[in-house]
Amino acid sequence: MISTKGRYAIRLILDLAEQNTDAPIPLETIAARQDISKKYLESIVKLLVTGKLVKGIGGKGGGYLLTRKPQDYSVLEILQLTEESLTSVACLEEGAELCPHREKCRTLSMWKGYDDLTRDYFGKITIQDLL
Amino acid sequence: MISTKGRYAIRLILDLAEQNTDAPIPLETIAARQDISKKYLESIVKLLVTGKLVKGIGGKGGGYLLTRKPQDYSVLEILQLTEESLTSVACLEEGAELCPHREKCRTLSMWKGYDDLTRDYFGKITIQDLL
DNA sequence: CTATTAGCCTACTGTGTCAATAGGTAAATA
DNA sequence: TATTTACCTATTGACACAGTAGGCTAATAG
Repeated sequence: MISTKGRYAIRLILDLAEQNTDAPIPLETIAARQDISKKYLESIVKLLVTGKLVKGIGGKGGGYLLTRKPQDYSVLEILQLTEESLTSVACLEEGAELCPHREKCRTLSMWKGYDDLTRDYFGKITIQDLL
Repeated sequence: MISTKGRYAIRLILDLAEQNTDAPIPLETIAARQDISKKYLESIVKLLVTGKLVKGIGGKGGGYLLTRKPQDYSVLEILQLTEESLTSVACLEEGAELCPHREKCRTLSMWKGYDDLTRDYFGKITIQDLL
């Protein structure tokens, strides 16, 4: 299940893309427009800054800017930054301890196939597609 | 993320299908073979009995039986019984309150498409396919 | 009929994430 | 220099997951 973190992150980037301006947009403005608590949005935009998907500019007249063009953002990478995990089962997570049944597991390839499908689906959708 | 509940349920049905016998199989046997706590498995098999995917037979010599042939179980229906939700976002859940932005939501069709993809993927995989 | 076996039911515990709130600090610009 | 804005830390309540514990009920073998 995609959390509000992931969904709000997409809406935040979509909002920036919609404005289509070179001037930084304050978080307060985005929060009001998207009807999301500014405080909560702060914790989300922080992840996006760390991942270099947006740039934060401090001081008066500051705010946030996209670092790329809308068509260069895939939904997948936004979700990968904000969601705890996009894998379907624990044993396929990065750094997971090797499952003792992995050799004879009859379902592993099914989960792998699903994860591939997921990455493929969200990897092909860009912010531009959603505008 | 698919929980252990869903995964254990699939393994339980797979185990029954593998034995390919008319005699009921005690939960204790399955739990030992699959290396899952019997107590925990009890809570899972209960869901499967309620959903009529397996039949429980009490008393000495009792145990569990499949109610259909392996090719007549889709992985999807097992997961639907055991997972809290298979939808990707809260606003698409059954009985969810209508989202105020639903008219102008730019991402709703993306989530719908993903949910369709998920149902299609797991709906086409049967227990027979995993044997 | 009785003892055994196995299913069935209720309650509880610890852990972790989600979702959100609160208050404060640091830095950049007008 | 004052203001605006980004940025940081901590805390809260709710909820599902994962599993444990103990006892009850019902069916069958002997």
